[in-house]
Amino acid sequence: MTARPSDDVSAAGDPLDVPSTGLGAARSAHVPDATVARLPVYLRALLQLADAKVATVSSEDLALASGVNSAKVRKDLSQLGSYGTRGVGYDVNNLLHEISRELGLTQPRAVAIVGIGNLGHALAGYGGFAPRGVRIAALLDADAHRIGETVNGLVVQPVSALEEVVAGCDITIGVIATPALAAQQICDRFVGAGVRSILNFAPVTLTVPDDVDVRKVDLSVELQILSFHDQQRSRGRRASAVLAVDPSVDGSGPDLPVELTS
Amino acid sequence: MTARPSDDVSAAGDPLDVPSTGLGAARSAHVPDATVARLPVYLRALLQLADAKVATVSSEDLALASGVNSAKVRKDLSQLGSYGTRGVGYDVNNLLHEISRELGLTQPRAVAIVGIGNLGHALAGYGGFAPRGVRIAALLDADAHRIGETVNGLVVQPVSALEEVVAGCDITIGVIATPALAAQQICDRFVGAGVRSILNFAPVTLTVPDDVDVRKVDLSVELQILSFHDQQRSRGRRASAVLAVDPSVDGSGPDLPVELTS
DNA sequence: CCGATTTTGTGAAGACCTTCACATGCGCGT
DNA sequence: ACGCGCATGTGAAGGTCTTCACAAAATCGG
Repeated sequence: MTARPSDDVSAAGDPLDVPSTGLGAARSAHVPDATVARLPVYLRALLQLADAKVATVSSEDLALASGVNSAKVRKDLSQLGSYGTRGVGYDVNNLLHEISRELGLTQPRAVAIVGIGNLGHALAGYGGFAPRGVRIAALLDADAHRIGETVNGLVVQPVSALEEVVAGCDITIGVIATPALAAQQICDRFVGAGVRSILNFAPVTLTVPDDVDVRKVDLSVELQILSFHDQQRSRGRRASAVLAVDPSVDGSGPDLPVELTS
Repeated sequence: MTARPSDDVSAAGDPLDVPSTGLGAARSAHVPDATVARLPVYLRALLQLADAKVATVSSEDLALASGVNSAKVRKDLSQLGSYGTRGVGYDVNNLLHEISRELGLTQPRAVAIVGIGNLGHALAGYGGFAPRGVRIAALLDADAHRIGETVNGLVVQPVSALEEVVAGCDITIGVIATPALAAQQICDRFVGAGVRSILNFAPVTLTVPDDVDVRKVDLSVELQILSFHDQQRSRGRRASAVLAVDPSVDGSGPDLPVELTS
C-alpha cells in the first residue's frame, strides 16, 4: 500500500509501555507502529550487508536498500535508542542485534500453520523464515489425505491435535491458510489454546478478543489496490501494472491458492 | 495494527486529478490512500451481503463485517461521492457498482503471474479473483519442467515469452512470485513491456521508474511484526500469537513457499 | 591541535488519517 | 399530512506519521 500502507494494518494494538524488566537495555517507551512495520525491512537489508562483509552503513545507503528515505531511517533507528556514530554510520552487526531484539526475535518464535494446501506448502517451504527468528514448528490440516505427508521436514498433523500442538511446541504465532469457511473456527481454537498473534490468509474478517492481534494478508485486496492506481494513470492512455509478491521461499515455485480442507 | 500502516503502503502514488472523461459520474478529485486500501474490504463484505439477498446495509453493519468502525465507513464512502439514504443506509447493489467502478474493476484487469512454484500455484488457483474484477490471464515460469503444465485451466508458458504475452493478453498487472534472485530481472522486463503495476512476493526491494506502482507482500515481515506485538504483551507472562493468511482460493490447500525457477 | 567534512539525531512544520459530535434528511406510522 | 426516530454526511478536533533543516559529534588530514 502504498504503504502502507499500508497498509495495511488491520487489527487493534495496545500501546502498553513496558518498564525494562531486568536484562533489557534502557529503551524508549513506545515505538510507533509505522516504525515497527519497517524494522523487518531494515533487518533484511542488514542481513544482506552482513553477508557481503560490510561493517558499517549510512542511513542513506540503508534507505536505498530498503526503499525508503534516509530521514525515515534515522528517525526509526533513533526510536529504538540505537546508536549510530556521527560522521560514520551504523555498525551493521550491532544494528542487526538491536533490531532483532526489538522485534523479539532473539529467540525464535514457534509458528503453527493450519491448512497445508498450495499456500500452506509455500509457507512451510519458505526458506526466509529461519534466519529471521521465526521457526515453523508445526503443520496441521483437516484433510485425511494430507495428514502424515512430510513437508520440508515436518509431518502434517490432524487439526484435531491443534490444542496439544500449541501447548507442546510452545506455539506463539498461528497462521491460518485454510479456506474461508474454516478460518473463524480455527481462529477460535487458536485463541482458546492461548495463541495471541494470528496471521490470516483467509478472505474473511476474523472476530477475536481485544487482546489478540490479527494481521491479514489478502491477495485480491492487493490486486484491487493496484487496479485503482492503474486506472488513475490510464485515464485516456493505456496503462499496465506489475505486482510482486514476496516468495522468498527457497526451492519451489509460487503457489498461492489457499484452500482449506476442513 | 497498526495499519498499516501501514503498513503497509509501500510504493509511490501520483495523486493526479482526473477530469471526468465522458461516462464517469462527477466524482471527488482525490480519494485518500487509506480509503482506497479499505474499499476492497467493503467490496468483499458487500458481495457476501448481496449473496444473502440483503438489499440495504447501514454503515454500522458494514463496519462490523469489515472490521473497522462506522465513522470510517461513512467517511470513506462519502469520499467516493456515493450516496446512502439517511435513516435507511446504503443500497447494496448500488454500492457494489460504485466501488467496483472506483477501483477500476468494471472490466476485469488481466494479470500475469511469473513463477509457478507453490505460491504461484496458490495464486493461480485462487478462486477469489474472478468475482472481483481481476482475471489471471497468463502463467509464466523459467523451469522447463513446469512449462506446458496446466494449472486451473491455464497452460504455463516460458518466461521468454513474457513480452509477447503482455502485449497479446493486454496484461495490466504483473505478479512476481519468483525466487528473490530473479525478481528484479522479471520486474525490469515487465516494465519494459509496458506494465505499470506490479505485485511483488519476492523478498527484495525492487527498483522501478517513478511511474510504476509496486506493492509488496512479504510473509516474514508480517510474522516479525506479530512477533513484536507478541513480545510487548509477554513481558513477564507467556504469550502467543495467531496469524491468518488469506487463502480464499478454492480447492487446494495452502502452499506458500515461493520458489523461482529461472 | 584545529578545521574541514561527513553523517547522525532531533525539534518543528506540515501532511495525512482518525475520531468525535451533530446537523441534515429521509422514511414510516398514525 | 405530520412529526418521530434513525442513519447519513461532514466540520472540527486530535493523533500519528513524514519531511525538512540544522546543530551536535566524530573522523581525518595537515
